[in-house]
Amino acid sequence: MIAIVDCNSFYCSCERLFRPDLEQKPVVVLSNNDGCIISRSDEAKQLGVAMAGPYFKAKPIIEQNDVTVFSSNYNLYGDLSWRVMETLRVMFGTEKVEVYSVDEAFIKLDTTPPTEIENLATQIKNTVEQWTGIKVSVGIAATKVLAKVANRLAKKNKQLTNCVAVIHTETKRIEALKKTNIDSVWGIGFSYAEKLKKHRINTAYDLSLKDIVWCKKHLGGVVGVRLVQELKGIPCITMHDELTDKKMIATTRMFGEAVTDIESIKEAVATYTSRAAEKLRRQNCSAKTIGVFLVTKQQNHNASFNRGATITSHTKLEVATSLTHLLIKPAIAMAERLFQQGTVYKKAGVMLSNIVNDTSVQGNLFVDESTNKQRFLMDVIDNINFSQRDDMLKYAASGTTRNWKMQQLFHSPKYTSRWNELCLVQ
DNA sequence: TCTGGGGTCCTAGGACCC
DNA sequence: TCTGGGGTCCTAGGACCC
Repeated sequence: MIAIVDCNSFYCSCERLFRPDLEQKPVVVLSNNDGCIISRSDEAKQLGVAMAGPYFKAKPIIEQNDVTVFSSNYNLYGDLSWRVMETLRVMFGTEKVEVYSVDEAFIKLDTTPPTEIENLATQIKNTVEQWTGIKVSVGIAATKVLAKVANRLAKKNKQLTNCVAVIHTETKRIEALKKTNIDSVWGIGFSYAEKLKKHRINTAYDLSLKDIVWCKKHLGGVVGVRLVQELKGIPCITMHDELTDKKMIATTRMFGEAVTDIESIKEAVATYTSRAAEKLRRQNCSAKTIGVFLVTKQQNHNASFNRGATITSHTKLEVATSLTHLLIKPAIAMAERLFQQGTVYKKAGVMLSNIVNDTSVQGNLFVDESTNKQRFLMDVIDNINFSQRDDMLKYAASGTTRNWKMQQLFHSPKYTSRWNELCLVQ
């Protein structure tokens, strides 16, 4: 059996942890730049605040109902996420836990006797809540996809389920699948849902009756086959190794306000490159390819949801590296190539790919090897920035004015990761 | 006026190899 | 005039996730 543990309204729960006065009150958390709503407490959901909808559209409801609004505080969420995951690792052992996202983890339960499963689910929920203060829902079933189905049903009716649901019999499986709309199935997004509805497949149960050949043809080949097998109760999606390195690392941001000058673009690109290189070094890797993209601001506003054009460029390095200055140079050159005078930009990003572990970087016959020693300098910079303050040490190319910096009007303190922002008890 | 950020996997098709 | 069979690697693009 496989369990999925999923934190309830995770970002909102994190904010509430240090603001107990907001318990039972409507709370929302906004995306970077205070653009969209990315987390809602149950109370906010009940008021009809839409998920992933733009903040400005929900503003009337928010103001009328005195909803508390937060900008996203990733230092806080990252730290609390670590505590939740660590609790699970202590309970089950590191090798049984697969962290799937900031607020979700799968747990392999191959040694638990079937009669104990239900109790175990409750025990997971209670322990995480007691140790971290974060409420979670637990779904358990024979496959990952079915565990997700169970988890969704557990969350949907919290009073009845106590945030715990187990699918352990054939009857339960069928019942659960019949209650699950096709667009709520893990792995079915907007396009597939539309397609399936045209074929009169409206619930997870309908889909589970389809045969393999059909799924291969209509749901993206092997991906669709795996999904349907899992719905039938046959495990196909394996547990992943925890320690795999990222294959792509990106840092991308909307600008606080539209940008028209090359200097700001270059500063932003240099800053994002530094961030991305930091992430790269944290997993002890180097990248051989660096890409830069700029997104223009859409000028005609007739569409209800408009994205500007994206222009991209990438550079292959002679030798894979994680040294910030070696990455900034080509990044800025690309930014200069992409930039067009007179165009209005709203977003930029840097992507590192072709990532290899530092232990297996392939040398280049024609390139001096000595640059590798500068890795030590990077470690010093990372340590200072991590322990003191972000960007205490930075490259001049990153600039000092930062007019393009994103907007965050409702940021809460970094309660758990900065000494001078600790929660004070009066 | 105002709509996020960071990832994964898979497929098809072209270039190239012996 | 006649022109095989079996591969690999890379890239772009499409789908999905939270």
